[in-house]
Amino acid sequence: MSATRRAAPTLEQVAERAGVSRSTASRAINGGLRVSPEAQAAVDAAVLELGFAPNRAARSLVTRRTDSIALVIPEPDERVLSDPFFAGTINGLGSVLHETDLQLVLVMARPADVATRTVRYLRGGHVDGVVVVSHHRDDVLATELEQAGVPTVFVGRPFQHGHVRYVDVDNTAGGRMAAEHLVRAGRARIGTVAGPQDMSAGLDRLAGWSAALADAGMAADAVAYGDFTSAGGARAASRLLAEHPDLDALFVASDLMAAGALGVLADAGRRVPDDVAVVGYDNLAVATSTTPALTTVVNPVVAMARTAGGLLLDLLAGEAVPEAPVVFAPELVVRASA
Amino acid sequence: MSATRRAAPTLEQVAERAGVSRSTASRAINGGLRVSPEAQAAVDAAVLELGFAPNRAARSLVTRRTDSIALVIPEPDERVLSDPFFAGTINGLGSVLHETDLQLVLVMARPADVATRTVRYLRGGHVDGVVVVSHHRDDVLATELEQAGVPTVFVGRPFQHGHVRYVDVDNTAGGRMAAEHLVRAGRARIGTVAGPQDMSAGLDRLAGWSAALADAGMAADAVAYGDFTSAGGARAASRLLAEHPDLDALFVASDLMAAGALGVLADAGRRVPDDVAVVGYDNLAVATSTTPALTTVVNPVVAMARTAGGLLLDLLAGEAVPEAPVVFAPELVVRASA
DNA sequence: TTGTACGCGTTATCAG
DNA sequence: CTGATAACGCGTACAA
Repeated sequence: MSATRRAAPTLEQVAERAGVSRSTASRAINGGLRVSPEAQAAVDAAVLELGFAPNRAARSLVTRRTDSIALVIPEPDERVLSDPFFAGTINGLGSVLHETDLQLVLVMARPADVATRTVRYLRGGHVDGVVVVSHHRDDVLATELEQAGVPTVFVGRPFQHGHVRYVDVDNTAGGRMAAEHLVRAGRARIGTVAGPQDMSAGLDRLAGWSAALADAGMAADAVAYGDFTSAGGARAASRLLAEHPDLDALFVASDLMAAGALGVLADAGRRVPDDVAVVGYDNLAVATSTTPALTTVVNPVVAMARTAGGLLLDLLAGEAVPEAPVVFAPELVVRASA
Repeated sequence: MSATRRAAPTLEQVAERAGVSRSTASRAINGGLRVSPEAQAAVDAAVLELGFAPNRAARSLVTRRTDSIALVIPEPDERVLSDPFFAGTINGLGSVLHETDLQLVLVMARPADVATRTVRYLRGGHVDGVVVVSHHRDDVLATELEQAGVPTVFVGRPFQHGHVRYVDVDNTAGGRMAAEHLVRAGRARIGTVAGPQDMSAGLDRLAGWSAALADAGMAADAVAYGDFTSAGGARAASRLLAEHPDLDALFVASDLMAAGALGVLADAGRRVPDDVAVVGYDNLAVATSTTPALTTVVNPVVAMARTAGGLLLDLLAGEAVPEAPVVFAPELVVRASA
């Protein structure tokens, strides 16, 4: 049967046991300022004996703080499952939170639920602040959270304008770097597997690629779209190869999609990089375990998440945080694939 | 500056706006039973206009439920970052929770913090239930949580005895399967990179390997220990090869460690599987992206997490949940490496 | 330094 | 079906 939850000890019981009043017990427990050594000792002992832990709900009610922050990932389960990008995000945020007493609440929301359930949750005062990652064009989070006055920091530039704080990497520059690397390598016909166009990362990487090709006087018409998953990348790559058999280079907007594309190329008998050079994006662990290892653009996921967490902490502490976005510079890592 | 959080609307305000009492408003919002259609409509309208969301802290205080459950991962950040095992766990649990109104609170704790900070948090009534994964021998969670009466389900057999509910896979059988596969393949000298011996998975896989070799009349003395990370696997593998140059097969207790081992073998000029056959463990995505792809034992991470979540929900619902552990059967997937 | 008294926002009880 | 009213556990002015 359901565990018989022995009622948790209350502050009242601690006070009684220590022979002091509730308020004294409370003061002794929080900070211990303005309380006599004897009282302090008595309370400490009582806390230990009873295994007392303050009830966070009751405390929240009066302090109006929850001591927890939410990481919102508006993606279906499958993606959160398979994409190491999110592991990096969770970790970066976690490393910042470790220094504090804040707890991390993970909110994975189906895109369809974001507008209703997730917003309701976040506006309910359940968390002191929010970090949003993997934001889509139609998500209402930016406007809703700003309107509700919930301190929020985005990882990745959101579409909505207004007073939105965010941390990002220059994806346009990243796309450009990838394309320029392929141009420099003497590739003649460069295609791309782009990311979702309802996400700024997808849009920007494509734009960068496109601009670089234009600068080089090359056609930027070989484009297929994936969804940042390995399977999606494979599908997009085969469409692309079917439509443009003359391709000798591919910029794929994420390592995971690139891994899928490599499989398709191998099945098609195209050697990488001899026949087709491939550049990925992200530089997550997967980039080194593919065959051949991926030349890729570094996406500083952990650093971005850590920075976002830091900004949020500043915000919560009431410090002045400039509204200007923090934008990291991308970097190219050359491995065997291009 | 810090966002000016406009005070969240309260039930009181909703009631006033709807022209009813707090109680009626409350009933209309929860379930809507025994409330007239007019009142219901008025309240609904007021809720919408004011953007009301019930204050969870206040609600928790009286209902004694928090509508959230914790996933505890007692590992340093680096591991949570790099090990897809946890992504699978989070996802499996998330998929179960999606059906409910429960939120997932992710508690990543340094092993050193578990006994103090984490226990304090979990005992504070902040969550209705707990799922613990990656439990170590010295962790006090099992006893502490049972003592506090917090409904808990472990993924992976904990060391503490008592009324501990857990979901696991038969790691001993898995280790045995891996070894037997190598024996059947005619390998003469089989070593192992074992996992941490303060975790039941590490212990059991080693025991299974050991037993199979004993059955085959072979020596089970070529053992090195890793920490379930890729780097740790590489280190252990090179130690092993140095001490036992005659090895022609390796059972590595996790795919991540196996990936590290493959690198070492390649650097040493040993061909896989021709010179040395390698069997991994987990069958996570990494197993298919190594060169060669890994023969491995399936660790049904997502299914285990999902099952654990289901058990916890039953527990929370007050249903009778047998104390017998749920144990999955392992399965061997043969790929190129052995 | 200590204790008394009040309020945080919600749900549950019970009389109408 | 509705509306007072009493908790829930804690923090904190305020008074002593």
